[in-house]
Amino acid sequence: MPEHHALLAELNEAQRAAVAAPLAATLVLAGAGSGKTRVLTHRAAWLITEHGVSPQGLLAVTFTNKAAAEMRGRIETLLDLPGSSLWVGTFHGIAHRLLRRHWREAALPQQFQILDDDDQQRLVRKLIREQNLDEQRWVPREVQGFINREKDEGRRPKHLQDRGDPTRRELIRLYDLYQKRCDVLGVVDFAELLLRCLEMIRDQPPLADFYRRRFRHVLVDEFQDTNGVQYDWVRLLCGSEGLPFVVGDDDQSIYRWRGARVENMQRFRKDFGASTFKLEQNYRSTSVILGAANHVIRLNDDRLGKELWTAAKGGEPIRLYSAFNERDEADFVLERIREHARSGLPLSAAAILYRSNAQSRAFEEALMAARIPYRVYGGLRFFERAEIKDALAYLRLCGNRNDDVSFERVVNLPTRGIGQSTLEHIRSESRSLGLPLWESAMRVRPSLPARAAGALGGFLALIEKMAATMEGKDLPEQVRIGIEDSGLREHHAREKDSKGEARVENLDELVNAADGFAPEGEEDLPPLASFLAHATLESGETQAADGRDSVQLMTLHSAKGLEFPTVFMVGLEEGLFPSERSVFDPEKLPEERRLCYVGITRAMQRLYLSHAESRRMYGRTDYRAPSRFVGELPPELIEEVRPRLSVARPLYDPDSGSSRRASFAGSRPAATPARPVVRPQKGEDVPYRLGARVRHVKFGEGVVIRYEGNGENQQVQVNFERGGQKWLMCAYAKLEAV
DNA sequence: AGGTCCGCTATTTTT
DNA sequence: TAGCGGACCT
Repeated sequence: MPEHHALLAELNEAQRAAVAAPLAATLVLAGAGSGKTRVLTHRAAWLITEHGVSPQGLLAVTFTNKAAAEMRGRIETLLDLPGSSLWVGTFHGIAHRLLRRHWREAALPQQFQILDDDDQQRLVRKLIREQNLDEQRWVPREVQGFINREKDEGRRPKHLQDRGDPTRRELIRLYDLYQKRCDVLGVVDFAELLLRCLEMIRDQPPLADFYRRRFRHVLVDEFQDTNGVQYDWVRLLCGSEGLPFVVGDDDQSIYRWRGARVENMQRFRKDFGASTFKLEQNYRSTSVILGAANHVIRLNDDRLGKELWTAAKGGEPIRLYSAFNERDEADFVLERIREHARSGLPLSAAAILYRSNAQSRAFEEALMAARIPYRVYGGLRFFERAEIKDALAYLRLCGNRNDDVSFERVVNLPTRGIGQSTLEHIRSESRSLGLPLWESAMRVRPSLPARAAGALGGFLALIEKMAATMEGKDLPEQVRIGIEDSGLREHHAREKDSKGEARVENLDELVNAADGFAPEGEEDLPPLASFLAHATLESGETQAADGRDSVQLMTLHSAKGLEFPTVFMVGLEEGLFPSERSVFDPEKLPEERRLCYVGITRAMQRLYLSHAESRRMYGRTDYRAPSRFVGELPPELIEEVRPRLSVARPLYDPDSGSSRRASFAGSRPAATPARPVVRPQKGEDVPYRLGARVRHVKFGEGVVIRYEGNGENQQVQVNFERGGQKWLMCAYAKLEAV
């Protein structure tokens, strides 16, 4: 009993109710900063201590490796069970583990390997080319998207109908070809891990029976992010006896575009007759920040309904800065960061959050110039770097000669005289006989011109020899062999530019990574195969933390789940955030708003918002109106920060047709969705103000909503009453002010 | 085989 | 603006 008291004692009432909920399907609606991980981990501990559930009877699933590691650590601490054999992992990690364990039942080769996003795209592209399809029409990325979307919803080609649509018919055919090819090659993509695992268990009652009996308690984090297959997988594992406990927040659903289905929360309630608990007390932010967050998110319909509150009162107002351009915006942020540093806060207490990665640049430049350390999240991760993937391709080929993706990747890297025509021979052989490239290469080699035959033979022999040399060696040594004997290391060492140096360092780092790698899981997989799977499934950090205290830069998406004492939400402009592609789509806009909610709720003490009136991006200057989200905030919580010197600046005044002097003071009421005033820079002329009514000879009357560029290239976008939105060249379209 | 030039494109991202 | 892929040249 004392354990229970201890477990429940540190919780608030709502948390306690959820943790100690009866043994039945349970949904916890957990607001941002309300202690959801805490509830999940305590529930796990509660089940074990109070209900005598064996740690092996528990399955805890998350989306990211980081979340999984954290959850495992916290459960182990609660139970004082370090290094326990708890099944805590990501959906993909657990599916992978099950497939390794039951590779025969899954009809996979024992040495099956995992394709990451990039590998998958290459394979799709290869297939499209083989089919002599036009890559402009059949964009590999889009075909890949189609395949993954269908897989994410559990659909195989045989389930799909073309409905008389020839495009769709072709996509279905490509999906079919793609999957057959994967099966021949013994490779599995991310979506396949999940779907294959689902089908395996579903179609083999003894397996389903076994795992249902074993995992009576399935705990799922971030349930709003589950896709169709993940939902079905949870349902399958639970059967009618299982007791799922899932936690999520519909207001933080920001991944619909990649297959997440918020509806799964509702569905879960219905399918399982789950009881619902709400966690609404927030321990993170000031009441000012929560007030703003609540106010914004209330504008969305179809919420499950939840309102955050905090015991803390007051807080600093939210500060809004209207920047002149993106550099001014960066300077503003920089100054605030300096202030905070001066007041003794660590740099890592501040985060700059933006909608799209391209926005990081201005901040990086400003921080760099000011010599303030910063860290940018996102971008290529360690195991995704080209040189690392090349090295891994050699290693994969040593383990599985059928891996065509790897074969193509390194067959002529470093260059060894295997040209396009040789490769075409191999490919056409492979195509006509349906064989992997490796085997096709062996078959066509004798019929090739002597030189090509020699080069190809050299490659085939190299791989065989590398594989033989690796035999019996330990993992780091095997990796070292892969890097050295392949010639990759030397290849990069000989590169002229400094990039080669960095690549060599990365390759050496790969050996270190192998050295520090501890294979987990009881599956008797060779360490190399295990390492390769690890590399794909857990592709590592974007940037190794260099230990310096630094400002954090990341997208709003990657900030989910994190918190910072000071948050800068920047680039709050229509067309940027909400993004252009969402603005006119009533389906997408609520998700942008949720993203805004996620951003606001990252802030603990201070929240700064900013927008720029002109922004250079993609080599052009855009003038955008302040984001509607700014206008959706409660005005009384906002304090407008004026430019440092509220020096008079020329303001464009369309009525007088010339510039006049005006001060910022009082020029704009706080938090009005902003009738933007655009101030022309030197050498720019702005013919129509945003929001101005104009008439066009052909399209009639409309409103100027945006413009781009300047000089002769200047264009305006006008929303016409009849005819919708049009981009017009200012120089030609004779627009008349109304 | 390696370099160079041209044209295209450009949210959000984990596994 | 920048990064990529493809075509073309040496």
